[in-house]
Amino acid sequence: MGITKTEFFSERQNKIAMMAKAIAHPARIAIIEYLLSVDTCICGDIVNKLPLAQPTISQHLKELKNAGIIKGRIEGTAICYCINKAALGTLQKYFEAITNKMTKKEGGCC
Amino acid sequence: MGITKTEFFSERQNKIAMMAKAIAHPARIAIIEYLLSVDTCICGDIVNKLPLAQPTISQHLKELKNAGIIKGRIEGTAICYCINKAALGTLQKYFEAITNKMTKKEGGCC
DNA sequence: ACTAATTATCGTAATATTGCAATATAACAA
DNA sequence: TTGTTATATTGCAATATTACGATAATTAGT
Repeated sequence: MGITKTEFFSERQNKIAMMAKAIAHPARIAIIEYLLSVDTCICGDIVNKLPLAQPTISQHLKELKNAGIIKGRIEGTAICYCINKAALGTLQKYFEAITNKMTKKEGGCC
Repeated sequence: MGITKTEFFSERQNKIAMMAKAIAHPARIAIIEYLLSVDTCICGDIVNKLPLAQPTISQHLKELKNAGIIKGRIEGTAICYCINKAALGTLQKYFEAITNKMTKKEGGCC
C-alpha cells in the first residue's frame, strides 16, 4: 500500500519517526551540517553549496521545515534558514535515553 | 526520479542518513523499543506485540538488520534479535556532536 | 515599470516504500 | 514421516519519495 499505519503507534513514536525521516537523506544531512557550519544564518547560498538543482533543494528545505528541524524567516529577497535547536535536542535526548538503557543491560545474547 | 544521488555526498553523510532511514518508521521505532524493554533477547514474539502482519514485521526486521541497527542469531526454531549497541551509539554520538555545536553558537537570527 | 535575484510551486518521470496474502523454508516434536 | 511452529520470500497494489525543467511569485534596485 505504501501507506504507514501511524494510527497503530503512539504519538511519540510517530514523532520520532517523522523527525528521523526528515533527516534520512544525505542532502538533508548536508543541509543541516552547512547550517551548523556558518555563523550567520542568512543562508541563501545553500543552493551553490550542494550538487542538486534549486527546486530539489527547495523541496528538501520544505521537508526539514515541515518536520520542525529548521526554521525560516524572510529576509528581504532572501530567506534566512536556521536550525531549530529544540527539535534536534529532542532527537539527541531520545538517543541518549536509548544508549543509557543499553548500557544498563547486560550483554544480551548476540 | 526517486533515486537518491548518494555519490554526491560523503560516506559519513550517507551512513547517517541510512541509519536514520532505518529508524524512520513508527513500527521500527516500536521494534527497537520492544527489544530494549525485554531482558532476554529471544524475541520471537515481536509479531504478537505489534499490530502488523507477520510478513510486514519480517520486512521491517530485515531493514533494521541491513542498516546494522539490530543483529539476529538463529536459536533453534526461533530467531534471537537484539540491538546493535554500536550502531545506535554512532547515532547518539552524532546528535550529541550536533547539539554541542549548537550550544556554542549564539542565537542565530530566527 | 523594468530588470535581476532568490525562492517556491507545478508537472512529470523514475524509483522506493509499505503492507499483506500466499507460499516457502527451517527446525523441532511425536 | 507428519504435523507444528517460527520466520522468510514472493508478488502485487497503493502510495510516497526524489529529482528536475519550466514557470511563477516576491522583493530590491534602477
